[in-house]
Amino acid sequence: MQLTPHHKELLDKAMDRSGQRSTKQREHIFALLLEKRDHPTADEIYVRAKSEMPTISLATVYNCLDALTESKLIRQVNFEREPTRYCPNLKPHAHFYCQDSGEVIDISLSEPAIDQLKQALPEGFSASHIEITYNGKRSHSNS
Amino acid sequence: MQLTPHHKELLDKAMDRSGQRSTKQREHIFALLLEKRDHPTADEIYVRAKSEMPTISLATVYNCLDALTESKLIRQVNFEREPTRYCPNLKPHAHFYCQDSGEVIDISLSEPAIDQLKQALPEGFSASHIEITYNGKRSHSNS
DNA sequence: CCAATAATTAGAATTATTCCAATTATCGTT
DNA sequence: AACGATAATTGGAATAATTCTAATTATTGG
Repeated sequence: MQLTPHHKELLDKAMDRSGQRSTKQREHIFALLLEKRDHPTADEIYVRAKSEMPTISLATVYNCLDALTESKLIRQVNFEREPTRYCPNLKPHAHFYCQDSGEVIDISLSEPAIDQLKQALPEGFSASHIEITYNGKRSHSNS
Repeated sequence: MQLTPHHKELLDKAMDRSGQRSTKQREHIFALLLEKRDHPTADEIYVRAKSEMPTISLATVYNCLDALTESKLIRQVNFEREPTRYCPNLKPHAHFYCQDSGEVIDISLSEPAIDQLKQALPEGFSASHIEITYNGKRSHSNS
């Protein structure tokens, strides 16, 4: 697994901008997240990372995830009393947590919807980030 | 600290409805949450609870919070990699997390705003609950 | 290539939450 | 009011997620 030149440049620039270094561990973790976008936890990422990079440590996984988060290349996703998950989707979107399957699905959001939420804030509040999570079920309309 | 008759009845009915028992520990925790609505963590609630009920255990605090959550008298509030907080505000609302002070503020939401979010869900998804959290700062316009 | 500094590593430590088994309280029925 | 069934409480141990630490290694700019 390998970052495309485009993503490699994205990473390098983002790291540079946020005063951090681009390392092969960070590249690897970023590539993993882009490859399988299933909102894995740090531990799941650790397991995946080890298959190609057996000496990587869990502390490094956390460090890489923090670095990527800080440089805004990925987002953290939180559900009630569950380990944090990570998401490389940079478009404005919400998350749907399926109570049956446990899967997490990206829900793209329109600008108007986000604007309306921003306007719900009273005077004097300014939000740098809005996190939206749905909890519910999917109706699988299978026969 | 004491539940009003109204809230006592609310608690009893909610416990009954959800097949759980109304105990003095649950009353106490519920009263604490209603009294100081600052979104405390389980541990903070434990500390507060002990001053009036010194023998209460942390496990009971968790159990009470779970019971209250299940009966829909309170809500859990989660922020990135932070302990879960608890909120007795039953009106539809979001939470604003102030990055400077760490305080959590309820933001009331209009029906149209919530409807618009529900409509953002694709076919086949139905949400029982939508969680909205703002991260940002408050501008204190003091002279 | 060197020096400065940041990142990685492995493991220990901490924090939040859950589990467990024994005791106690609650509730519906007498 | 007492009884029995069952749920809740308790304290402590166990687990899970994340953070910290100190030594080693890698990256960057000069």
